[in-house]
Amino acid sequence: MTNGTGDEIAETLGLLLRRSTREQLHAQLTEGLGEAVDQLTYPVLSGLARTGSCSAADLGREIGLDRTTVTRRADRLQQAGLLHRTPDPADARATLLALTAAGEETVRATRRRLAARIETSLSAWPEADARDFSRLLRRFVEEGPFADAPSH
Amino acid sequence: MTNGTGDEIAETLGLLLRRSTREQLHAQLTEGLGEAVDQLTYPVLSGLARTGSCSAADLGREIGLDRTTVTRRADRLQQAGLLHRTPDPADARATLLALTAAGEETVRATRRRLAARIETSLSAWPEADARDFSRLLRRFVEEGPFADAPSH
DNA sequence: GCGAAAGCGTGCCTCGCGCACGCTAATCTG
DNA sequence: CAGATTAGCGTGCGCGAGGCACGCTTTCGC
Repeated sequence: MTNGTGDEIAETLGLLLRRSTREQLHAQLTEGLGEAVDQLTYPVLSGLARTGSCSAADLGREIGLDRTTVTRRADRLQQAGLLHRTPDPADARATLLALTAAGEETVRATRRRLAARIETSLSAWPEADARDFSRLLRRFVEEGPFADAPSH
Repeated sequence: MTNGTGDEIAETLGLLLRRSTREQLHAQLTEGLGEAVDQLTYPVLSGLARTGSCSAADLGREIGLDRTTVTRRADRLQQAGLLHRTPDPADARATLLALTAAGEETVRATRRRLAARIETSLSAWPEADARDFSRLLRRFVEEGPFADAPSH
């Protein structure tokens, strides 16, 4: 293994993290999508899009938040019409959270904006490089040091 | 340009972001380095390592925090002996923040742990892939959609 | 020189978060 | 089948972090 590759990637990842968590970026990606969508509520929206209809507790486990925090954020999204609650038909205690059509469209629009932005930047790259990067990044995330099940 | 590359990278980046901001990861990387180093104070420590000795206002601009927030976090780090304040010899109003030897060692130790973790994961990769990934990731961060000066 | 501006630290207010509580419903047990 | 335990939900409450405004000192422009 080449010494220094880990250092280089660590430094670059740090830079990426700093850049991508900028408030300005989030504001651009969600501009015009309503007051309710911000850095706090979007993870709930996005997580729910990923998991599909589920309980607040499950969603909290998925995105690493306390159950009550999810409830409060979901309140805001529900009020904005992006999310709705339905009693779980299989369990009368449980309440299922699910996106409304407007909520799904919000998530789609945001992801579309991000993808377009990435695609624009990559248009200057040789196509082979873009494909390689996509493939290697995917592998890094799936199997790499941040994978769900630590390999060691 | 291949359609879908932007989508794929966007999704993978989202996954990476979720994984890498997990509290558990940060706890592992800073374990045993003292109570004062946490998710709040580390950006100050790390930012100061990058910029070198500078004022609280400058550091705030660098890492995207309010001046007063930097001051408060710096207080904790100073109390732990990781950072010290010196009056700016060139400007009697200003106070320069700088890492102590212990502070620099803390940053080094953390980065070393992250680099080692990455290197371990990459040891299973063909060396050419690892080098390609490092290079492409660097280019993506430097010139990509999150670069400092937007290209469009 | 003198007013405007910059830099710093601190008091106050606001807001988000997690814990604890009370409630309802499902599940377990004898 | 009835009582007890557990799981799920929403909400009141205390705590901690962040931003604004203020007062102070020093520097800069005219």
